[in-house]
Amino acid sequence: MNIKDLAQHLGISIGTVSRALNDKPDVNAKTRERVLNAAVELGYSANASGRSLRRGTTQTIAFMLETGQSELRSGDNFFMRVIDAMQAELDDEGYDLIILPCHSKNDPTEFLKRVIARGTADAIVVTATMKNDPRIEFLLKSRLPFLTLGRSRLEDQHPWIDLDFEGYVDQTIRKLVELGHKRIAITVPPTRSNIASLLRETYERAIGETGLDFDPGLIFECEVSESGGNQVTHQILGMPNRATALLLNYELMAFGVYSALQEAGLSPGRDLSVATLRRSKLLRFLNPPVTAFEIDLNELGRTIAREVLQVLRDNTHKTSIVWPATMAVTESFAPPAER
Amino acid sequence: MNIKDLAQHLGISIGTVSRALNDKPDVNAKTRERVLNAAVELGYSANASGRSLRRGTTQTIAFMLETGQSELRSGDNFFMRVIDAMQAELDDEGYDLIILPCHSKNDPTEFLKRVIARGTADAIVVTATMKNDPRIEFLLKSRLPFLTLGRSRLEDQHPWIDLDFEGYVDQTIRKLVELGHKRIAITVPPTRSNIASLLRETYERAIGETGLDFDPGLIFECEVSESGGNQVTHQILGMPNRATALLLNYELMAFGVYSALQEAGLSPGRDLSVATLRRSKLLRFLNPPVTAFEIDLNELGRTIAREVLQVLRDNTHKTSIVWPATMAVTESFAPPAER
DNA sequence: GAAGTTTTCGTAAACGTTTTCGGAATCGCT
DNA sequence: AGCGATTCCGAAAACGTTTACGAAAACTTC
Repeated sequence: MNIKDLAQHLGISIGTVSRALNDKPDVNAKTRERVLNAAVELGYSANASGRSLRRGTTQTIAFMLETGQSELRSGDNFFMRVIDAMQAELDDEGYDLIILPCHSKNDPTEFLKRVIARGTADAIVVTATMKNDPRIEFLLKSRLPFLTLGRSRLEDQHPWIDLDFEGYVDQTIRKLVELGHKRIAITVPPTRSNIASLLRETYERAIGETGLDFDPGLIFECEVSESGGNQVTHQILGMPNRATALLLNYELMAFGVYSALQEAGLSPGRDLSVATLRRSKLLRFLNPPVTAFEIDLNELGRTIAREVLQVLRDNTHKTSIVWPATMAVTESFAPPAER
Repeated sequence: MNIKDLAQHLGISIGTVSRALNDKPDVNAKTRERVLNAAVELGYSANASGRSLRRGTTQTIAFMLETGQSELRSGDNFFMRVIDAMQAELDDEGYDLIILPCHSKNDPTEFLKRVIARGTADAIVVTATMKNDPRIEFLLKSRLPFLTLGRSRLEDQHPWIDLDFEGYVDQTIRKLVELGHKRIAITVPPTRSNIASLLRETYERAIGETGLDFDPGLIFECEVSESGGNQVTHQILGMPNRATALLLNYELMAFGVYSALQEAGLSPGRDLSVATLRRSKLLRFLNPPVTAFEIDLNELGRTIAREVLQVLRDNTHKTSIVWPATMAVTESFAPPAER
């Protein structure tokens, strides 16, 4: 089913058919209707390759997903929800969204280079940004419009949206200090991710602002997983002057923390105050519920979509959005225990 | 960076460049090397539209994901893991994998029709099949190679891979009967999904084979979610002659079941034996651990990839694979309590 | 009814590839 | 040196679209 077939079937030229389908002005209303009807009847839809070859545009936005790492964030389907909303928004604007999964064994930068060179998409969204991210450097050199979900060393040179990690750290620490905590621990990912350095810096600053002593021994590099949370908790429990509160950066870590506390006959809140990003359904199974920050993933996805289209239309468009997260304090926060 | 630019830069014709890059025989070894080097140096990669327009093939496999429904199966990232493995395998064969998320608000069949007509991919994998699935009927009419992850009414007419729901139901029921259970309940999704009818039929058959009475009142249509599990448990606890065992069809439902039991002062295993598909990391947080079936998602993904390529090469290739799941019995299985 | 204006449509080029075909250059052999 | 076989490469067509251009047809206006 070509445009040629369609034209032949209608007894008109392919040029007219194309114009009719693309809402060009110079085509008779009658013929336009005939064409449109025939198209749906015969199930014609313009071949993507032909169209984008001629147009120089694919009407497609790519979302690069590193499937190895993505497990980290996906306890309650962080990405799925964002993607779902993105697709809805892009669809309204006549764009398609395609997800490009990059397996852990592949070099993400090479993967990206190929995508760019082949012109698979008109714009691209990359995630899991690192402080020094070769993908971003390459994207900046290429002329392809892009948006990152996460900041980087070059954040002032490219459009980005990122979660409000500062707000998370600031608010929790302030709240914990109010409750009387003096030794507050935090976990950071061991990777070179931008999140890691952001958390470190914000933590040190926030601790300083509240007048507490900054103790680097309270920063725990650990695996971003449930077992990582478990290990950190064991470390904390073994400390001589142990921390009375703990900030996590991934929801499922809380499960590990809780189980470690239970094993030791301790309980969250009373013996260790716990907070985490991101509030999700799964956290309901923790008792007591953990203090967590809610993120509107649906609106985040739609915003990403809108912003990437902005960048597409004006490649100089710089967007820097810190996506809000709202705190919900629960019984996992309590004054520190007397020792 | 065209092939024309590249050819000009090398001082040779574009035909030769193309042949060199595509490993055609009639090109001098020296020039081939020059071309290859220049290509990586200048970062050239053939434009996807141009290539597929000429070749009539996109070197791309599409995976259609209904993001509304996908929440169901994604407690521990069912799809993410499968996709990850698929991508790895397809990459080895020189194919790209793209995920096409179809938002709940879109009509999946229309979505699919457009994908097919536009020729976005050489083959497609569809999931969440229904007993009567208009997508499958359409795919059969179109000539596009496809594979379904899930069976359907037309399962003998199309290649498919599906989980071993029969094995799950058979084995658990047999085991429960061994333990002395006489009233075994099962949950089925309320949708028109193929899984629902498959579970019903297998359940009735398996109950009959073990010599128990078949009681349709023990089949519970319920939401495939944690709260669905919760509700079903409440229903069961309210029954006059209540069930002593319960088969779930989605891992997270177990959380709802456990919490409902706890509220009632009952405990899994002793008061209600519980089994579920699919064993995942999250289930570790249940105490006692729930009897669950392990599925090798990595190998499943690779198999899907291999099979879809088979279908691609020979569109008459019929594959019908029941993907195994292996039972791991835990303390959530116990003889029925005396009443 | 002629001239001018507007509407409508067909023709053909272009997008970036791959691939067929034929021709030139090189080689091997006597 | 001459001839046939082989190796290598350039020219050009084709894939399915969109769109600039110009021509035909229809409509105005006097």
